[in-house]
Amino acid sequence: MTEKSVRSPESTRERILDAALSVFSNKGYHDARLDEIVAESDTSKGSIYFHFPNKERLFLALVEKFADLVERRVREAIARQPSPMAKVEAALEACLEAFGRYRRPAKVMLVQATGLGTVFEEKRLEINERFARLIRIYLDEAVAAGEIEAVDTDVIAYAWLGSIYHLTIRWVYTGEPEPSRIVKTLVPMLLQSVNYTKGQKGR
Amino acid sequence: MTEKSVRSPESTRERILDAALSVFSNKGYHDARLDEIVAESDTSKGSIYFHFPNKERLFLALVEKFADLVERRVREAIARQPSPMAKVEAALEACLEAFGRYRRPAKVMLVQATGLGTVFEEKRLEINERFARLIRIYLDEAVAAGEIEAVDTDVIAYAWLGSIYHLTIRWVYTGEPEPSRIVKTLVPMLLQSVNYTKGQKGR
DNA sequence: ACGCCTAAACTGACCGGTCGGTCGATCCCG
DNA sequence: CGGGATCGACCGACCGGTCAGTTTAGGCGT
Repeated sequence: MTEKSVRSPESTRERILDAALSVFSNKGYHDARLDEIVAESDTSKGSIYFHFPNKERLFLALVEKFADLVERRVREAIARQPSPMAKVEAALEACLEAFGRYRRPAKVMLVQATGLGTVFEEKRLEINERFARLIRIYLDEAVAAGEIEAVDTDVIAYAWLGSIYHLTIRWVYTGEPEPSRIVKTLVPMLLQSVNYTKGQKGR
Repeated sequence: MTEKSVRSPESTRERILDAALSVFSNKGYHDARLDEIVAESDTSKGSIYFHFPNKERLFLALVEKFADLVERRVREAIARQPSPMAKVEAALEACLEAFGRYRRPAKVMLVQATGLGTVFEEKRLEINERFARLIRIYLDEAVAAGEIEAVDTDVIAYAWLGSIYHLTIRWVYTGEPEPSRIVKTLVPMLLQSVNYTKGQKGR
């Protein structure tokens, strides 16, 4: 029955991360109990502390893992496009798509990781900076290439991220509006905000 | 010497709220110790529990107080304007202005109130809804009046709030960019995002 | 004017449950 | 049989909340 034998350390680590994701996303960092993660992962306190130095790091591992995933998706999407503004558009879509596909990790990264101590806040700022830079680079290129007018691309990039985050958070909690609807309205709106109307103008 | 006598209950309550704002904004909800609020307010544990039923409610009192303040400012700004889009613009400016003026309350409301339990999350959703509705109403009127094209005003309103929140949060932590710079770039950008260019077009 | 009484306001020592983290025992693969 | 991996009973610091008691303000009868 209990097929507990023969479990690689790798799989144990994964099971812990899975359970942690589940518990953290439901309860939030502080209300998440290690004992609950133990139960859900079918491991033990000791095992968790063998693989992670403490609760904080376990949590950060989750955040980092998801941030890396999203960044990878975005970079791939960008690489596929030829022009700066096409890259920007693809980046926005990829980002929203990733958040939409993974509700729980999104919740952990965007919500649960907020309002905890200094350590967490620094990680958040770092991740935001990573994504913002990703967008800003091509926004700047688009300006240089004359695809859009000159603007404060630093502010724009953060504003865009804020829109994406906020709508995603709302969707995570209320289930509304659906990701597809968000993309449909938000992406054109953001492009419009820098006065960019690709090829065909809106109907 | 110690002019501790003659303190109205009102002033005590205020002192507790002041101290709580200071401690919560620096430490976040969970790392904030009641004992620290006691020390900073020069009162006592019992006094806090005389004025507030528990830590949670004390915190929520702060959040509500600030949300009410911002809402009041926004409503006043709106009342001063004649046309729908002028109201929308004024609302955005008033909102940013209020956040910019009160750094600590902004931090508490936008950051520290996040990722706590269900109770807090509901309060957040409620406040967001209040602000979003405030904007959406006049956005809808603007559409009806033909000032802007038809759009998904629900998504737009939340996206705008997200931009404002996110830039404010960043400013709260890094001191950059300055509120004035945010307003200067963000407001025109948001108006542009619904293809609205008031009277004079940008240079 | 004066002491008496009550209630509101306030104090701070103390309690007790909670939960992240520890550690010695145990398992089992190579 | 060595040591990486796992287990889970146990520890004890920590902190929100309690409560018995003290102080203050003012109403009231005489």
